[in-house]
Amino acid sequence: MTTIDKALALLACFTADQPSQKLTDLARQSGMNKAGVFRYLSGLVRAGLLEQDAETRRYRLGPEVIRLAQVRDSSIPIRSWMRRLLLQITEQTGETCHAALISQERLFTYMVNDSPKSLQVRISPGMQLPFHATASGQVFLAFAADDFVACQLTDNLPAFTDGTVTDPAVLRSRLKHFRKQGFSVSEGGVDAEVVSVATPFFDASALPAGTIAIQAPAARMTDSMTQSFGARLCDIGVQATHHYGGILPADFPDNHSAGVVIQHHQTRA
Amino acid sequence: MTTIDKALALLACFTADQPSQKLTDLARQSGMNKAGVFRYLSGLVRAGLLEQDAETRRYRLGPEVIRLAQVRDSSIPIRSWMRRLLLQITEQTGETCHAALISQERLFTYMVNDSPKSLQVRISPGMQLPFHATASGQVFLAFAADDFVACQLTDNLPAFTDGTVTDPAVLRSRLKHFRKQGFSVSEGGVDAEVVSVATPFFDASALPAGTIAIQAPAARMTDSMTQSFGARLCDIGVQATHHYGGILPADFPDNHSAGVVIQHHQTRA
DNA sequence: ATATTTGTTTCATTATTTGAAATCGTGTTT
DNA sequence: AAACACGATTTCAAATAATGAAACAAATAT
Repeated sequence: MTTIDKALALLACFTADQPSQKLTDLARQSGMNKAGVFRYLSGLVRAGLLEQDAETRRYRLGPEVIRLAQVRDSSIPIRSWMRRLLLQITEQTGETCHAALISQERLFTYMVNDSPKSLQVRISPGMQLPFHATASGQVFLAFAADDFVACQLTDNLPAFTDGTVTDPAVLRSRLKHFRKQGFSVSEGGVDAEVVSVATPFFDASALPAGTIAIQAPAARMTDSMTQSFGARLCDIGVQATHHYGGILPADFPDNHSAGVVIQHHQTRA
Repeated sequence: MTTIDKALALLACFTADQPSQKLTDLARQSGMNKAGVFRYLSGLVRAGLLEQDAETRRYRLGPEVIRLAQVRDSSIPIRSWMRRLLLQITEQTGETCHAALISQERLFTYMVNDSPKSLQVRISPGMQLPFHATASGQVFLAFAADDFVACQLTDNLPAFTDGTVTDPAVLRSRLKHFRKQGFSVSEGGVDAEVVSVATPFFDASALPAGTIAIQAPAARMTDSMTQSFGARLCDIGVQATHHYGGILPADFPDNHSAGVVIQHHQTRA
């Protein structure tokens, strides 16, 4: 492990749940020497990736991460088309939806579009989504590489509610089903009384790059609605894949948007 | 210079103008050995801060910078209130406006709100703003620390148009004026036929953290309009400073928003 | 006032970085 | 088809920076 790896590993400690951290905690979390962590943090501060609160001495992410995100978005402008797709979903369904992206083997919410309804599901951007307990995470795994799935579906998965499925065998059989239908449905995985429907979008290797999901109160959802939402999401996922410059896996169900697909066959012929 | 500094220095090479880079170019730009740059880049890729295009082998910023930006925004949510302020400006003035932030001694556009008018000034987020040639940069310098100004106002400043002021002495006298009135006005500094008005907002040390600016075609601007825009911007800058958790420098003109200031005196008494 | 925790610095030892040159891989020219 | 050119990787002994226990300083709790 190089010095750079050790220094940058500290960045992964900053999450939506823990946006600012003390030196001592970072040293403990990372299992590294306090003096070394201090030197690494100093370097990250010099680069602007972190900044240190003058009075509390706590570290938090710095302004340079904002600049970098802007630059990334100027070359790979996910933000603009994703916003459009999410608006479209909420318009069609009336429910809260969000997009999540994968980074460093972690799935995190990237953008949220709230339902106009008064009873709505609240999500905030930047949160990490557990693979086993969310519709997004599950549909991601359904299309992910086998070894990645193996790393995620370990024994001793945490349960967030009584309804959280933690048995790897049960989860694997669900993934198979989700892959076949192109979207996942999950009820009460993290929050009870919440139903989620999710579909992935893909990168240039036909591996999932992120997910798009709808979340609604269980009270107003029916089976036929989840199926209809899923079909719509698949359409959106296909569009997102194209915008992203990715390709669909061969077995991704395309029957939802027959018109579009026919057009593609024609242009290819 | 530590290994970490050298590795992270490479991140600064990624700008809105050059969002993706070749190894060789990065080695030349940074003045470092090609082998070392390769090792640094590999580390940055492992951390997800960069990713390498599979076919062109070029490096670009990775998904982790997006996650980090989300996390930063979840603890210091500039995005939401800045959007509201910019919408307010365009509503009041009908012109394009933007916010810029400082990072690593560079000022970059953070958020843009386009004018609804058909003839509008176009700016894109993530661009670096030269200090000497933009209204934002100038008003930033007007309130910045002396040694910072000294570093920026060197001889041989580049001219972008015939109207770009490059004489440090002339610029310094303008900064003095801008500081007194709380906002800057610049015409044709980067693009001819464009008038900009800008004001800073401040951090907890009363140093400028960024700027808010209006940009309009010179054709439809008058002196009284720029003055009125400047006064409005100062109000907005004061609000931004409060949202940011910063404090105003003692000499920041507060006559524009007398009501608000009186209220503050009352609450403090 | 004293103890305790947390952040920062020191310094001899040790492991990592370093960079010139060789190699690999790909695309282009003769 | 062979030679060439170009940029990306890998190698390896020499050089240098990282390491971490312990000391220190500063702030906080008792």
